[in-house]
Amino acid sequence: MLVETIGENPFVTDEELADKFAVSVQTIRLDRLELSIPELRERIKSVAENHLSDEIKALPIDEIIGEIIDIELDHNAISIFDVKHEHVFKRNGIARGHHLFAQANSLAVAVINDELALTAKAHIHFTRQVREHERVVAKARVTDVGASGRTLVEVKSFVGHEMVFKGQFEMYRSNLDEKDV
Amino acid sequence: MLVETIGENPFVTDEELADKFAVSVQTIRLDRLELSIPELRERIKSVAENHLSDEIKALPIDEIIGEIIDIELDHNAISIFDVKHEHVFKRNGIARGHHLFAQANSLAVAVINDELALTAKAHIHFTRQVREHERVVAKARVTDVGASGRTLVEVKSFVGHEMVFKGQFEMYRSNLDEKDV
DNA sequence: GAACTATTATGACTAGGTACTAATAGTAGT
DNA sequence: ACTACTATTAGTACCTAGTCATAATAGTTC
Repeated sequence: MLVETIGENPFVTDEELADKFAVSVQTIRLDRLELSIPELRERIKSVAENHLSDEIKALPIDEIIGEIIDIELDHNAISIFDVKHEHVFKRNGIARGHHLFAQANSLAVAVINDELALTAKAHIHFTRQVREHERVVAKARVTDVGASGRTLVEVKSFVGHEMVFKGQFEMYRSNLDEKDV
Repeated sequence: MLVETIGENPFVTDEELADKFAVSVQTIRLDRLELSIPELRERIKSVAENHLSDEIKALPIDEIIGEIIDIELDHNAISIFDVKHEHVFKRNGIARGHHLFAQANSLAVAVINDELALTAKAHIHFTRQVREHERVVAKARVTDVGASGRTLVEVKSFVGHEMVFKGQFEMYRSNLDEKDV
């Protein structure tokens, strides 16, 4: 009951809990100790800390969105991305497009064997909605390593066997033509 | 300096501030009083409270990357996005494409006068690199409200007078054809 | 030299605790 | 009935990060 009550409202003090359960404050404290529930201030602090990291969650700091599980430079790469609560529209639980794009785009950047690859153009297509808790597997394939400093990458993303996203990425690569980067 | 420092890190104590500015703790307290800056615990609490009310203020405005400064539903919209350290490649300070895409994409979603708009397809073009500390102004224009449940939105993003991004977005809208959403 | 401000110090008090010790009540095992 | 054990309660000392009020000191301005 303590875990549940504090879970619902982390801002409740021991005194209020003692009142609610008609026991002494000391009992609440001993029970919190036993259940490893931190004190009010620590609870509030950790809520606040999670909040501050939200802005980072909006689009992560990592260079790559999703986790790369296989890569062969200049040929192909695969990454997985688990759609969580913070990635979806709150009203309907559908993943926001830019997260799928971010996964595909960062995979396209990663697959290119270059210190510095940048996206020049992209044609993308969201073929099916993705929902919270689904796992998106993105597969990137380099289709053309042009001599002009452009490389074409095709990315297809799947949930299970269903394609949810398809994109053609035209990438700059720096070591061939510095000026274009 | 106090306002700025605490703005950057609300978790800092008076003692740490006193250390930082080489003054006494009392001076920090008097200055906080004068500036109406609440004490550490109140600051943390209000951060945590905002966090918890997140789901309540799940209005579309929150789902947008960048800040909307003008909007006329079904016609046009403008948002600004300040490129910060966490948005750029560490090696060269160039903004990662998916942030520009996210700004444009969420603006395209916002400009549509519909409870639920989703991106179906997009053709995008990164026309110039964007660097840290630059301010990107995205301008969305609805070019065609199709009867088929599709709406076309053109987004152009600028840093100063220079276009840095251009995209054509084909959007679904739910209230016309629920099945397609 | 008086007036004023900024800074610092000091003491009393607060909320919401931790950590420890101790007393009491009730239950279970033998 | 006696012992062992647990749950609950109480009380004390202490902690952090403050508030509030008062007072002393130092430096500047009129």
